[in-house]
Amino acid sequence: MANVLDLLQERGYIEQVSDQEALHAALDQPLSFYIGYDPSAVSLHVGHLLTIMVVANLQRAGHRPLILVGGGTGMIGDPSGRTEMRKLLAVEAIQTNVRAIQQQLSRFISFDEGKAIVVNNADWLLKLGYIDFLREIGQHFSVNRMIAMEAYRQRLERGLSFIEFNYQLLQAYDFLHLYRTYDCRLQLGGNDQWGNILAGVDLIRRVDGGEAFAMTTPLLTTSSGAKMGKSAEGALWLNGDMLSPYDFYQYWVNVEDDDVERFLRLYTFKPLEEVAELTSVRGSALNHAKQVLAYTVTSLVHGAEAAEQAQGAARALFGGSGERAAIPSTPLALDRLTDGLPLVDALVEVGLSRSKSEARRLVEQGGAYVNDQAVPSTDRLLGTDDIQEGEILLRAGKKRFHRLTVA
RNA sequence: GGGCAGAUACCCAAGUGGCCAAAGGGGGCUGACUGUAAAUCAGCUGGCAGCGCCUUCGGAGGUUCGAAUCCUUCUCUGCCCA
Repeated sequence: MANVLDLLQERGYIEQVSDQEALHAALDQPLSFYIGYDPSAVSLHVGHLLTIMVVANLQRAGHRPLILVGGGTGMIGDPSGRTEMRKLLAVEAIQTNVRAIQQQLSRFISFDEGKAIVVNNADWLLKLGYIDFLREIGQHFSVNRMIAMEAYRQRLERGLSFIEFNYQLLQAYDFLHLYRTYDCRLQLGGNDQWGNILAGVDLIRRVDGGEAFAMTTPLLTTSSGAKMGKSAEGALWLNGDMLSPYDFYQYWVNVEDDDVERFLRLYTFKPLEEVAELTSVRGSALNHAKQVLAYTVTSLVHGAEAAEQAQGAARALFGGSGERAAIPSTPLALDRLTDGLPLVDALVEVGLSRSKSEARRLVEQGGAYVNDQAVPSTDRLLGTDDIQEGEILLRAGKKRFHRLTVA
């Protein structure tokens, strides 16, 4: 049977690994590994998806994930890859987020029978004594070495507070703690975590003489250079209440041509032969591959039923036939239409525009449509005449849709 | 603790008494072209009861007919010295 490490490398998940051969050998036996997720939001987003896929692949290969939610470190903020200091979070907010994140991950990872464990570093970090910590851990860190690191160098120019500078020690300590209590031998993270992860590997060797490994995933950008996981509406949340499955699906359909193959490899479990097959075509024929990508990822994140609906909705809007049920919708009371509801207000209400000014601009620039009819004037009122089969279809620009369902 | 330099709209960054809702760039939005792609070109990009009004240039006061611009003070940040 093939080693997972080979599989991960083949699919493009791996940026760096600390000791290729030794890790390869270690992965022949089941081992425990960990990855940290920052609980600063209630939902994970597309940017997290890459490591989630790696975790899922590792678990499928028989290894045990320890999901560390940074209830303790979240109170500090990792300076890696940031130019500004981060906001400090309230304790209760972190608690709610931690629960929500575990819930989300359970779609990808099985938590049954201890096959994966969620740990919260607040449990051990909060009770650390400062002096003890300095004596046991602090003595192993060289400030000279730390400030030479790329991650800190950038911040040294802009300013770095002491609390942030400690982040690496805490993360290294997490690794040591998990190594001791769960025999955790591998830490996974985005490539911006490389330095922090290695610090843990080092610490384990120095303090306990143990062997541990680091593995990082590439920091993805789209082929035109934009950061992954941003859209017009902001972050691409995995939570269906924060971003509808339809919009999520649309994100993947709208991926650039040059990204389709890579994304199929990274964000689905499809065999590589099938990926190659799907992406062997050029030009508009690639749209099929994009649909497969969108359907598959949506199905992973939101379930097959939601993916089905999202696809149906997309086809209804862009292809002609299909079920439009999954197009985001807002209920509207009938009596609001009898006197005429300003279109501009409706656009804002359903979230197609952020303010009335923006809505007006949209209309003025010819980008607003009611039931696929371009709207000529900002004075346009929605009335009962606009109802078609119980709803009014609003559209902003070429591809943002919203239904008003009249009740 | 002392000295110096800063804090401008989503981000970077100009502006140093009225011509400033504030240059330029990035990002974003819309349109044209397309394949629900990219690239390219054009327009838009504080809010609202629109041809006018309101809020914005770190916070609070003040000077002035008038302040992002001057003064006082506070907060925060960077640099240098201790």
